[in-house]
Amino acid sequence: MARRIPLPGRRVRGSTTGRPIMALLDLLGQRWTLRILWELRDGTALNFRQLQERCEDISPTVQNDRLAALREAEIVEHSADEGYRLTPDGRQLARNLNALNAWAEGWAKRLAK
Amino acid sequence: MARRIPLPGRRVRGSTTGRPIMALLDLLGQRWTLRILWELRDGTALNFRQLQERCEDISPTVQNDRLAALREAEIVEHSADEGYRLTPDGRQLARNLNALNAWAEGWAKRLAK
DNA sequence: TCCTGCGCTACGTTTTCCGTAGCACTTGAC
DNA sequence: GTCAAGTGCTACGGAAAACGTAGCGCAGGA
Repeated sequence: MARRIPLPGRRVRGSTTGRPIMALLDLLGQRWTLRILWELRDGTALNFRQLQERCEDISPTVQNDRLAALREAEIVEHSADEGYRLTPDGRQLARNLNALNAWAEGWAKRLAK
Repeated sequence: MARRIPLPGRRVRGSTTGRPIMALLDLLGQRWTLRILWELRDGTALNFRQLQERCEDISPTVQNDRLAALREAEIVEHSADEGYRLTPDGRQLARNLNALNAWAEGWAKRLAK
């Protein structure tokens, strides 16, 4: 099943201190987590299968694990009628992804040369 | 051995389009990549073993894989006498980690309640 | 009752990651 | 020379994470 969810204050992979940033890096460093945040970044709600489509070939097992972790971390919330969406906290976090996107565009240009 | 390195323009996990952000999310979503960037974020150089210590319990196999990918992506560079450090591009990217750190502090406080 | 769509789970296989040991090389002291 | 210490890095067997496919259980509507 899902592994131990990295949350601040807990012992996480690579750090015994429980420092929040370590928990966050551990959480984001799991495959698909960043991608899920990316797909939800603008605050719109997607149901399980819509999200699955957006992520092209994520397996439902992993998707469910990640969603459980993100809900536990209060980054994503779920409502029966609307689906999954970012919490206000989550939206704040996801703003950083736009910065990453901008960076990635420049990165691609530089590497292409 | 090391898997296919995610770079812009390539087909990466979860995206056939080669969009730069997808390559970046794939790269950063590998375990330890974010942590390595975190440890190098201020621009100082660390040699292989120093970096290994900072990352507490990373295995050298994975560390080497990640460093190879980051060098390929021109995010990290290596000099024989100084060790591993961020490129100017890499430093730009790593700025986002400081934002993440700030977010994580607030996150921890909110979750603690 | 049957169909559709929902969130999600089962389970066998593949990929990734890990832990430990230690190699090959260079530098510097003796 | 040769020894020790430090460098980057690799080998390899085992453990954990991720995958792919199928489909369950439930709810709502026709």
